[in-house]
Parts: sequence; structure tokens; C-alpha cells
Amino acid sequence: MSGREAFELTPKEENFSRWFDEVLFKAEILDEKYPIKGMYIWLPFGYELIENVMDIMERLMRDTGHKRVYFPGVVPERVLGREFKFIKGFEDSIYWITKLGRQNIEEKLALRPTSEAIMYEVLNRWITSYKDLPLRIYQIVPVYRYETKATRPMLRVREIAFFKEGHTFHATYEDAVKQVELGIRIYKKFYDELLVPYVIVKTTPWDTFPGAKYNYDILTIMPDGKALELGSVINFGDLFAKAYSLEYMDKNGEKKHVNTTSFGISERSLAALVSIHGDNRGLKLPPKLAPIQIVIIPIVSKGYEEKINEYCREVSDTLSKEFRVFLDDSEDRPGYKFYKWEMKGVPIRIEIGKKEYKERTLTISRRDSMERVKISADDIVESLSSIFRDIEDSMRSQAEDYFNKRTVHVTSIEGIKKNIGDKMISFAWCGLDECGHEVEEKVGYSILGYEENTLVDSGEKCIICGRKAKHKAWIGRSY
RNA sequence: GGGGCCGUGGUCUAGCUUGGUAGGAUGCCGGUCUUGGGAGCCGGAGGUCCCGGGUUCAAAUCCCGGCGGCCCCA
Repeated sequence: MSGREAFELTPKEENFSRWFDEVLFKAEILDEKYPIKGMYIWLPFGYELIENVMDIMERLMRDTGHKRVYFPGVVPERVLGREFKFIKGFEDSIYWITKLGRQNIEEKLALRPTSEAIMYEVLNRWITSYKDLPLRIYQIVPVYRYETKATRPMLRVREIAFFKEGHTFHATYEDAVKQVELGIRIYKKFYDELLVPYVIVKTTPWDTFPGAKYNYDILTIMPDGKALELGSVINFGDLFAKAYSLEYMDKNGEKKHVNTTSFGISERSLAALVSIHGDNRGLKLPPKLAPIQIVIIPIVSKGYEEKINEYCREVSDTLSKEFRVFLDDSEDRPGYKFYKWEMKGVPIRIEIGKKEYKERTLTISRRDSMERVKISADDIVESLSSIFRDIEDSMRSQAEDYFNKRTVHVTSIEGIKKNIGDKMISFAWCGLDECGHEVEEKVGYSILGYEENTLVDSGEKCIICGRKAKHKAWIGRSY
């Protein structure tokens, strides 16, 4: 790679998929050259970034009473298969271990595609009384799904390296319903902090998670016009509890089945953040998530080497108390460093040269707007805090604009056909299965889900049958 | 699911049609001069030509299979 090519990208608007691959590699998030299809190496910078993402999720989980656990990643076939619909839904995508050392084994072992089965198998020992409920646990672990379609880094992988999965257990169905609402609130806060715009939908009955009563999906739209599923919140009712004998004794001494829910988010969350905010210079990271929030670039000139370096260290020390700062005093030329740290999405760059030294000022360059301003070297923590707030606000409103441009509400099948592949499309739906199926047949794509009862009093009519519409349904090409 | 293209030092690539010493750029290391948007110059190191098999005196090159990557259509 030439010095120039190292920090150049295929234009995002010209070929999004190539842009995405290149930015992940050139910003040093992933090394894509692992010899197994659909699996990728996380580089130190990428790891720091995903850690910051996970920290947000962990904080939200802890604040709502979920405890972190670890369950093993391998599950015996008989355990995985206890719930029929569930195993049916996953059967084509499971990695099986069929040998141990040189010996074939009696019973195949699966690498977890998700952890419901593994957890439920032992939880009947943990849960015996209504006093044990509700129980809320989560873990962040890799899960394995043998994707048959073309794999894509971070977007469609065979090893989801950072699957953040919550699992909860409740006495009543009503409590499980409330938990699902809590799960949705957690996801909203999570994506709000990531500055990723979204819509939350309930999936159609014919597209519900295997073994679930119902589930909600969180969706966004990618720059190439395809919808991306960013997470699911699932209510299993007591279906799994029946398969796994999860029972508790209530106050009256009666045995009852536990109601369970689960919710999961993968590194797709980061893929969305990167895709929506990045530009042709590289990543553009929200200040809260950036592994490096401020990079300081000394611009030395003859006779001022020590003075400039000293000033840089002073600024770096002051700012390090409050922010994640990196002083790049490497041998590279300043221009080279500018491009390098822009690729990595560092929100603020501070340039310090002879002029700044003499005036006791700092030149601040913003990654989001590429604006450059000079500020006084006094009260820099306060000044930068306020710039960071401004960056976050501006990135948030850009994300909203982006989402509004990429989504459209239509009133006819023609309207769907005209926009499909380019936008995520909403339309009015009465809620009847046959009308839903008819839309899917006519446009050749699946309904992504619907916002429940949001059109009840709107006066809108179902796009197919013309009866009063209840729901705002969403459709589009998807990943 | 169907079709097409591709795999060569860390990276990008030439060579493949027509078999015969793997060439360049960039990066890396040492030196020098420098530093306000990708510097220059001098010297140096770095290769299972994706893997396996076949054809041949001889394979990066031709044939078969596998693995991996990309694109288009459903």
C-alpha cells in the first residue's frame, strides 16, 4: 500500500460495500484476512472501539438489574434440540463438533448459535420458587452461525465475536411482556448513545423468531439502501420453559412454568455506526465512543523543538485528566498524521506549532465538520467539553437527516416498488395476514416488521384492502 | 440458489494469452535533510507465486479438485 493509498477510500457513494471493507481495514478495526470465511480478526484499535460500545451496553444492563454471567460455548445435541421449533429454525446454521481428538463421539456437540438452550438446561436448578424470580442475566460471548449467503465483515459473519445477549425469567406472562418493554427501552438508549437512528418494529407472525410468542426488531437503513437488523427482543412466554422443565412454586404452593425472554445485539451495532457516520476520509466517531478523543500533533520548526514539545506535553497532561488523549510525536510529517487520524475518526485534533507556542493558543480541528479554530490555552478542559457536546449534537442531527432521507412513507404498491432497494419504506397495514402476504408477493420482498397500532387514529387505509389501517409496516431490501 | 471475475514480499500490483532468471510501487530497517495537509536523496532486508494433485525435461503460467476473496442476478 502506498503512503497515499493507506488513507484513501473508494468513495462511499460510488461503492458502499467496498468503502466499508476498506474503512474497516484502513482504520485498523479488523484484519479481514483470516483463513476461515466469515471470521475476522479484531485489531487493537477496533477492540478498544468495540469495548467502548460494550461498556455502554453493560452500564445499561447493570442499571436495570441484569447480572453478567458466563455459560460454556458448547452444547450437547439433546439439550439444544429440546424445543422443536427452535432447533428447526437453526438446524442449517449450526457448527457441530463430531470428533474429540481421534475419536468419533456418541453425541454431537454444537457451538452455541445463541444461549437459550444452554442456560435453560441448568436454570431449573437455580429457579425453584417465585422468590427466585425475576432473574435477569446477560453475557457477552461469541456465537456461531453458519451463514449460507455471502458473508460480510461485521454485517454477516459466521462467528459473531461480541454477542451481547440478555436472558430473563419471570413468574407471569405479564412480567415477561413488561421485560420486553424494558429491553426495548435499553436498546433505544443504547442506539441513542451510538448516534445510530432506528425504528423499532414487531415482526410479522410468519417471520417471528423460532419458538417465540412474538419479537421486536430494531432496524436501521444503511447507505446502500438496505435495511439492517440491529437487535431483537423476544418473548418466549412459557414455551421454552415447557421444553426445559423450568418450573417454580408460587405463593400457593402450585407449580407453574417460568416465562422467559431474551434480547441480543451483535457487532452490527458498530457496523451501523461506522457506515452511517463515516465519510470518504474514514471513520467519524462520536466522542463518547472514540478510543482516542483528542490527538495532539506537534508541528516543530527549527530552534523551537524543545519548546513546542514541552508545550504539547503540558497540554496533553492537562487534557488527559478528563479525556482520552494521544500525543503523536512520531517522526512522520504533520500532513501524514492528519490523514491517519482522520481515517481513525478521532473527533478532535489539536495542532501545536511555533505560532501557538508564541501566542499560548491551540489550533483545534473538528473531524465531524472539518472546521479549524484557534482557542486560548486557558480553560481548555471547559472549551473542549463544550466542543465535544457540539460535535455530538451535530452528529445526532446529521444522523436524523440521514434517516429521514433514507426512509419514505407511501400509500400504494407502486410507491413501494419505486423506492425499494433505495430506501426503507413504510405503509399502512390493516394487520391481516393475507394483506401482508399480498404486499410481499407483489413487491417480492419481505415485510421487516410493523410499528404496532401507530396508525389506529390516523384515518389511513390499508394499502391492499382499503380498510382502516392499524399499523405502520416497514419493507425494504435487507441484509 | 444461478452466473461471472480473482488469489504473486506487510500492502497494491506486472508477468499467465505464447511454460524457461519472479519485476515494480509503496511500506519496513539504517543514514541524511526536514516538519503548518500524504517530502526528497543514499543504502539495505523482505517471496511456501493460496493449498493439493496432474501434464511436462521444465509450471506463477496449462488441466483437475479444494480453500479463500470480490461482483452481478434471484
